[in-house]
Amino acid sequence: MMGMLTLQPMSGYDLKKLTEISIDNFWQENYAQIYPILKQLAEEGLAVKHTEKQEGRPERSIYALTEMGQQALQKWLAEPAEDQVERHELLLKLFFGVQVPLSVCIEHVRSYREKQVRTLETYEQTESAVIKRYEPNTNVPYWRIALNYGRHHTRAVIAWCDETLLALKECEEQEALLATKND
Amino acid sequence: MMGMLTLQPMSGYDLKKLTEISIDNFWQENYAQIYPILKQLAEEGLAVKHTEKQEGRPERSIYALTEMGQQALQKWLAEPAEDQVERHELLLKLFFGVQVPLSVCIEHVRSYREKQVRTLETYEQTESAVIKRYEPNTNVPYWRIALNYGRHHTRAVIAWCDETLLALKECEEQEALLATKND
DNA sequence: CGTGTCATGTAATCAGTTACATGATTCA
DNA sequence: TGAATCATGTAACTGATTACATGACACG
Repeated sequence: MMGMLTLQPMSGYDLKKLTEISIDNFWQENYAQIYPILKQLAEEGLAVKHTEKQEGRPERSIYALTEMGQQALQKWLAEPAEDQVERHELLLKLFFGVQVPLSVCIEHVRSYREKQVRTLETYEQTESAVIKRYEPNTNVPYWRIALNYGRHHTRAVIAWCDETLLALKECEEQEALLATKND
Repeated sequence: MMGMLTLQPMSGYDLKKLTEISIDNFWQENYAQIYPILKQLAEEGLAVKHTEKQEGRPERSIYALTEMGQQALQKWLAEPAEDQVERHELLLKLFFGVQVPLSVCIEHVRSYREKQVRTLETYEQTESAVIKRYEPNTNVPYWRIALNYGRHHTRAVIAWCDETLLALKECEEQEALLATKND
């Protein structure tokens, strides 16, 4: 949230919208987290709040990062990133794939592949719609770095899907062969 | 846990050890989760517990999957995998990289790259130590699929690190150039 | 006239981690 | 003698999600 507030002072609502079109692929927050965070930032003197009145609309509570807030952010940015606990439900299901028919595993991988293709498309959209629009903004090279991570990752996953589908289909054919022999 | 119990009846302690050498890269559980889960599985009739007495050692509580348990597992395996919330702290820090010196970002990526290289090495170890030892086990093709995901992913991430380091170092040189001009 | 957007917040719940408790055995 | 392994469990806490509450305006 502090990072986002460096771009410009914003409301909780704005923060949510902005995260959804920028860092959504690797970081998500929801209102039930954002609003208490903003409250806390203000209490700790890391951000200041001021309210904007609007006609026929609820008030907007705009938060701006303070000098102290920016320092706290920079301190956090310099600390090594903690590695998140990785959990991949698809891989877990495939790991125990022998328990279910081959067609089930194939379908899992196929739909996962489709999702990846859609994700790749959103990256291209982000590239053209968001990043290029802000150019020349000093943030852009860093945004592109994060985006390129997604591209590399997603392309690799699609390659793995193709490889896996081939392997599973080969197993399927061998099963069919055995079945005809047993007839 | 049910998946693991299809391999053989096991204690909570065994389950922890086994997950650590097999699915650790994409799924982690700790004792505070495992023991209550086993208790619950037994209550729901999905697993049965029997205790083994040992000399000079605590008793072992061995859980075995029941017929009902296997059916519940197969049902779960056939359901489409939910996509996990993705969170990548490193990417978040790089996204706001403009706030800190270039050297900080470079160091983040460099140490991340090293970690990936170590991970790749553990994959090769898993391949030779675990998977090949169990061959010909009907599970092995599925275990290899999960392992290959890791390989594809990690190789892609290393490629991204290299690309990113090049880009960041270029920025660094341009900064140095500007600094000498301003002298 | 119903759906979506704008806008802020809290309460309840669920999931996951850390810390605590216990104690014998083995290995360096 | 101290650290690691074997072995099972609970309590407390932190973090995150879902559900709830409210209400006007714009668009088709």
